[in-house]
Amino acid sequence: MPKCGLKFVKFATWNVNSIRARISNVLSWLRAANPNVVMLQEIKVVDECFPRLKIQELGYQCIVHGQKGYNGVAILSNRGFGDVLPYLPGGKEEDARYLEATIDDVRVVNIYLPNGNPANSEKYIYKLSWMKRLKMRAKELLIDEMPVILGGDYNVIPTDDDVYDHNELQGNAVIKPEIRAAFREILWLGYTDAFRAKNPTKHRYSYWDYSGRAWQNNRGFLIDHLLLSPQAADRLEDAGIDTNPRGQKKASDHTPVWCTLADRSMTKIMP
DNA sequence: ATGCCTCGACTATCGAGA
Repeated sequence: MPKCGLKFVKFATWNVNSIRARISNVLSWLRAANPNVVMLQEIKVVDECFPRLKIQELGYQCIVHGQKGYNGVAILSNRGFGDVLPYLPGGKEEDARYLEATIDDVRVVNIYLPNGNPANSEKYIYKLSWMKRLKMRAKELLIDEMPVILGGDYNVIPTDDDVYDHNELQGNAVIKPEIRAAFREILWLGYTDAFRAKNPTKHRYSYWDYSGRAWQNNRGFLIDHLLLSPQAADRLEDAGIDTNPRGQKKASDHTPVWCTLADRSMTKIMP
């Protein structure tokens, strides 16, 4: 691995909506975008059936926390892994929605936050309690002042500027004030939304429904986020949304959100 | 109003997604 001479490390999050249905899309995007670390959600497959070999051929190692049929998360890295934690602490694990590992000196947290619809159901209660647990973990991760990147499909539209028409989604669990407040509670711990820090333009989306020609009409939401701890935010170089995969054949309904952080070697330079 | 598509589990429909 060429660790010397690499100025920036590129991180991305992508809900692929089945890794088996999406493998060719994922491989071509890895070749085109050349990320170093990728957080995948909704792989919808057990660990044993994750297509590791095809991904390894492109130089990535994989860690997988899968589940049959639904959910499931994985992290790809061309810089190795350490200290893998496959469960969100602080409660009973009901689905495969969480995977944490150290890559270089960065703690990478991959989440697939419960959708929570319909609101005022058990699923909604589950979403709220999951967010409370995530906040506790996010706070805990700040203690040792290591760079942390908390990425994934949050199923939260942070503001009315992050959706094509907030009125159409009134009452939806991705937009409810209580859910937005729970998301902000994590931000207020000291996390920075990487995309928002670098892109003031409103109405930029990471998800477009399959139905109703939502992609063609740009009726989308921004629900995939990369949150950076202060030590990670110090190293933020750029961030964006790569909309190309959403326009491909057999696309996922989500598209990758990415950011680049200064490599560890750059921060070692003393004045 | 939720399902205008898509997926996986199954083999004919159906739950889930957001």
